[in-house]
This record gives sequence, structure tokens and C-alpha cells, in this order.
Amino acid sequence: VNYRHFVLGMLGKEPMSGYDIKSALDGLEWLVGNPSFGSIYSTLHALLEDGLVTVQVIPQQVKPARKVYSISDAGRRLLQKWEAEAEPSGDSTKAFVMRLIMADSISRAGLIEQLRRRREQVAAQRASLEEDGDGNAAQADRGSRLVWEYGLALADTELAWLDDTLGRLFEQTLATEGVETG
Amino acid sequence: VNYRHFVLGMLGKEPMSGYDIKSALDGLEWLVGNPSFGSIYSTLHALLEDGLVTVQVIPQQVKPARKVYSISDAGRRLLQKWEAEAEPSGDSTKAFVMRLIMADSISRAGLIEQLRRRREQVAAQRASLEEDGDGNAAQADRGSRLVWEYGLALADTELAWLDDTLGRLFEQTLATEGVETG
DNA sequence: GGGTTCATGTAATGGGTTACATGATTCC
DNA sequence: GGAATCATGTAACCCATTACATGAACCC
Repeated sequence: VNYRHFVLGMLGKEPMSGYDIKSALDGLEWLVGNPSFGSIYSTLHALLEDGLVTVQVIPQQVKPARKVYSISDAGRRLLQKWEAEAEPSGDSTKAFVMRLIMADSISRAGLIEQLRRRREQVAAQRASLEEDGDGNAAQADRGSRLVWEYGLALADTELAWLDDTLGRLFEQTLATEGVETG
Repeated sequence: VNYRHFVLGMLGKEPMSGYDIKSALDGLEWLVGNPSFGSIYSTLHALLEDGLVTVQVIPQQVKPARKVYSISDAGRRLLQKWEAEAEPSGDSTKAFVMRLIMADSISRAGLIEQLRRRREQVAAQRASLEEDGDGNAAQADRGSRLVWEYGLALADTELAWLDDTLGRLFEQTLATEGVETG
């Protein structure tokens, strides 16, 4: 995974230091991954050099100065562009969660679009898995059968969650538009 | 991820060529990952050099010769050793599926042990997630809340699947032992 | 006294992906 | 005619992890 977009997305939520980003991810490794300091800091430096973020150095008496990074206009534009384009091959779960956690940086319509895309991808993955299994479920080895069951269970749960979440977001959108237009 | 153990585990199921391994993984990228040819072939070369696998070259008229790799005794020993030791930090989902798919290379008792360990890890992840959420569910941003819900849903499904699978394996073990001893 | 938290940074290392090279057959 | 399948391999590149460096305050 490349953490460039992800780090930018975290800064899209609110200005943070590299240390803050790392802290926010502690306990979430299994869902989003946990980039090392080396990775975060160098990503931050690169983003700064490209003008996608700005820094504010906050000196502290004893501890090294905090460097709080904020997203720039150019950075927000790139984030928007990135949000619009889907990975053609399909995001991994971690990549999806990375997009999900920075939902605040994008519009509700954009978020709905993300979830719709994810729904399609997961549905396709589930379908191809089921197809594979139908043909050779009987003669498949134990390992393959276990993976097959496991994959179907995870896919079904994710589809259900996506449908549920999309439903709630859709209701909110209707309600908001109802207030605006009525 | 390091594909060394995984490739060895695939060969533990049955002798295969590099191309076979890659083919077996097509359509399973989202679950186990899909190493590139470059990665698979160099891994195979390294395993060969370490004496963990052997090759059998099968010439073909027009196509390049198939190189079918088989696991050696040393390889099987290493696989057993690897199976016994758990990643201290907890496996990622992909790493777990990698272990799962090569269930045929290990004993049923070993498999049960694997699933038990995974159950512990997922339970711990779920617990820390819930703990995090309880404190600041109200003031958390939308993205964090979505990830929280998503993570709980996935964790619950996996726990249920693990319990179910462990139950079935346990029954089979009892049945087998029943035949043996009675 | 020793481990943990806060806070940043650099350099080496490892290993996976991408791109390239080769080459005949088969399907559209 | 062009794309896909079968089948292996090498080299460059990218980038994440690991290890190292610095330094004070706080808790057991």
C-alpha cells in the first residue's frame, strides 16, 4: 500500500502531526494497517515538497517541536480527484477502510459513491468465489474449502453492512433535501 | 507480507509449478493477495537453494519446460515449525487465509490450534475496538464511526465462523477417536 | 534505576511490483 | 491480424520496515 493519499486524507479531517497520525492508527492495525514512523515522516516530507500540505512548527520547552501539518488547497483538489477515481482492480479491504476513515474529507454524495463502488467490487468477488466453488466443491482439498466458506461469510457480512449503511445515508440525504426544498 | 512460507505451504499440498501457484491464486487476490510472477519465481529459486524444495523439469515441445517443485523433508520440517509459532503481533487477515489455504499440510490438531489462536486475536481486536468506541462514540467524526461499525461487523462474523468451524472440527476429532479407541 | 510517553528524523535493508524479453498456439 | 494462454526468467524501481540517534519528564 502507498500511504500518500491516506496521510493526505487524515490531514483532510484536521491538522495533525506525524505522531498524531500514528497514534490515531494504534489499535486499528488489523483494519487499516499501521505505517511506521519512517514511512509517515517521509511521506509528510514529500507531501510538503509537493505543496500539498503546509507546516506549522510549534516549539515546546523540553520535547522536540511539534510539526502540525495542514492540507493545502492543492492537496484538497488532489484528494477530490483521487476520491473520484476507483482502483480498476478493486481495492483491498485495508485500502477501503483507508478511504472510509477519511469520509469527513469528502461530500456525502462522494461517500455514497465510494460505498456503491465497494458494493459492486465485493459482489463481484463473492460471485467469482461462488462460481469457483460450484464447479469443484466436492473434490477440493480441505484448505480450499475452508477459504471458500470463510470468504463467503466475510463477503456476505460486508454486503449486508454496505446495504445498511447506504440505506441510512440515503435517508439522511432525502431528509436534508426535504428541508432544503420543502 | 513475505511469501516464503506461503509458497512452501502450497507445495506442501501438492507439487506445483510457479505458474500453477499463480493460477491457483487468481480470483482470490482479495483474500490471500496475488504475488507477481517476479515474486513467486524468485521465492522458488531461494527455496530451492536452501534445499527446502526439489525440482523436476518436464520438457515440452513448444512451450518452455515446466518446472514442478516438490517440498523436501527439510521443507516439511520448517513448515511444521512455522505452523507451531504464532505471530506475536497478530496475523493480518491475508496472513491468516494463507495459513488456512494450506490446511492440508498440517494435522487436524494443528489446524484447530491455528483457529483457536486466530479466535483469540480477533476477540482481542474486537475488544480493543469496542473499548475505543465506548469512550468517544458521540464526538467521533463520521469516518471513525463508520470504521468502528465496519470493524465490529467483520469481527463478529469472523468469530461466528471460527466458532462454527471449530465446533465441526471438534466433532470430527471425537468421531475419529471414537473409532480408534472403541 | 528502568520502562514508557512524547516527538522527530535518517540510513540501510528487504522484498514486492513493474517492465521487459522470448515464443508458439489458439481463439475471435 | 491481434489478443490471450502457457511458461519462465531478470533487472530496475519503489517504498515500507527496521534500526539507530536524541532527550527530558513521569511513573513504578
